[in-house]
Amino acid sequence: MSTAYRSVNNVAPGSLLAERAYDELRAAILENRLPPGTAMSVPALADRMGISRSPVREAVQRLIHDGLATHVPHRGAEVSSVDVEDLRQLYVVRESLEGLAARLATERLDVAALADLEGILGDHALVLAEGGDEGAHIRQDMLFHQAIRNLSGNAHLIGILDRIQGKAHLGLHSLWRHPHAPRLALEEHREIYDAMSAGDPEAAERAARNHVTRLRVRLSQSAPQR
Amino acid sequence: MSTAYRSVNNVAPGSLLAERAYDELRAAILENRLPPGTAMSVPALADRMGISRSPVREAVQRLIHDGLATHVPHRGAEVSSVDVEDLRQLYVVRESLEGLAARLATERLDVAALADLEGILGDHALVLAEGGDEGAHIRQDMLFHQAIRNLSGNAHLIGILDRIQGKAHLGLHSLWRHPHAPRLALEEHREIYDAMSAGDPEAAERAARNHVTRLRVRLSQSAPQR
DNA sequence: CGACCCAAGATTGCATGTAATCCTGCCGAG
DNA sequence: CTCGGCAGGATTACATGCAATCTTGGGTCG
Repeated sequence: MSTAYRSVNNVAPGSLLAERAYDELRAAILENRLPPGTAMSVPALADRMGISRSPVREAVQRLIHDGLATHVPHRGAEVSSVDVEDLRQLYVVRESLEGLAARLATERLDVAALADLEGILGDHALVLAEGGDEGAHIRQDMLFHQAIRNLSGNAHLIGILDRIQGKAHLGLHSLWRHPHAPRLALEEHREIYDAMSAGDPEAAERAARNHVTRLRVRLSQSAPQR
Repeated sequence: MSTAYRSVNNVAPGSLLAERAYDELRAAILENRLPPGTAMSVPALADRMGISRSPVREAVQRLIHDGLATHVPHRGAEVSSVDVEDLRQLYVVRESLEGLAARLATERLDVAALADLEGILGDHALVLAEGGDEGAHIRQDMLFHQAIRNLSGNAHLIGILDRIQGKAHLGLHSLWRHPHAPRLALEEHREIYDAMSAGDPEAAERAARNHVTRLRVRLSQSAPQR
């Protein structure tokens, strides 16, 4: 298969096979289509995706960097398994940063932003009422936190929280089994929102921290006792 | 230059040209041998280092990920320029995380760890007394913070702070010009140490946060008014 | 029956080729 | 003198080749 098969000009500037491969794999992992432990051979993936190993290699390296994949020497990469202790530590960091994000966001909040948050909470309530599946709940949870950190106006914070949430996500699929988790999450999100809409940065920070703390506690409860 | 020049077996298992290239470039950037703005052409670097473009490309990508380099489309990568506002935001995040690290470290401190910290402070004092150059001061500062976060026992926190400190470092060379900075840093490190050795996690967290806050303030003062 | 060893297979890190794309300096037109 | 455009040069992202290394599934010897 020579490189010539790529015809004259069909490559959009933003094509970027590596990026596409990364997005595809990341989505597959986060949606649990590739459960933890799944082997990800670069040659095999390249073959399956019809591209060469270079972009796939790059994508896998990024996944490894994100903590979503693990490099096993001479056996290819595999989707990271979620270690309860690891996840707990992740939540400790997340607690600080979500609190920070909520505070910063509150300090620079405007009407439009508040409306957006309200919309997200509304959707979340809908999903909850309709009894959506677990994936839908987790997605709503993600959206809310994502919205807040994006309002923080701090690019570094956003980047770090993005990665943290990705990794945390991976754990939720296999660990988060608290029966009332979705309902509690929505309630706690409301608390954060209320503090934000009241324009109280300190309260928002506390609410966000408490939320993550409770997530962590529920996590430990539902997790095997190691 | 065929690949055959690489003789029978001289490649240590941890050779990893990409890693070596990364370390080399990172060190060069952090020591300001490659000042912000310096162009880093992958082909040129590969040539200069006598290796192929693949490992260099990988190294540069990692640097970009670390925020130490910036990708300029079709012009190669270049060493990141430090934007005052960017650095300020970085310090906002760092404030939370250094505080967290100090608290966690204090909670699991032992005698040996305390002794290590004391040693680092002693070295710092020596360097200060001998009037070392700026690079030496910055290095001492780094070592102290590095030691604390390594004592936190939280791998995620350590990784994040590592990257943050790298980026912050880059800024110090061109922005940190407060005349008493080295002396103040040592004093504030002592405050953190004292709180830690007193076994007071809350105080340690406060001290660490205050330290970073003051760093940030000094930064804004010494920085051009945008 | 268990330890050992070997051949087949797979993965890895690196080298290198290449088409497409973009930046630059330069030159002629207006 | 300024603007538009063109040739030359450089950079990218991707494809592919390849030797070294490690894993594995057997098969064999004690």
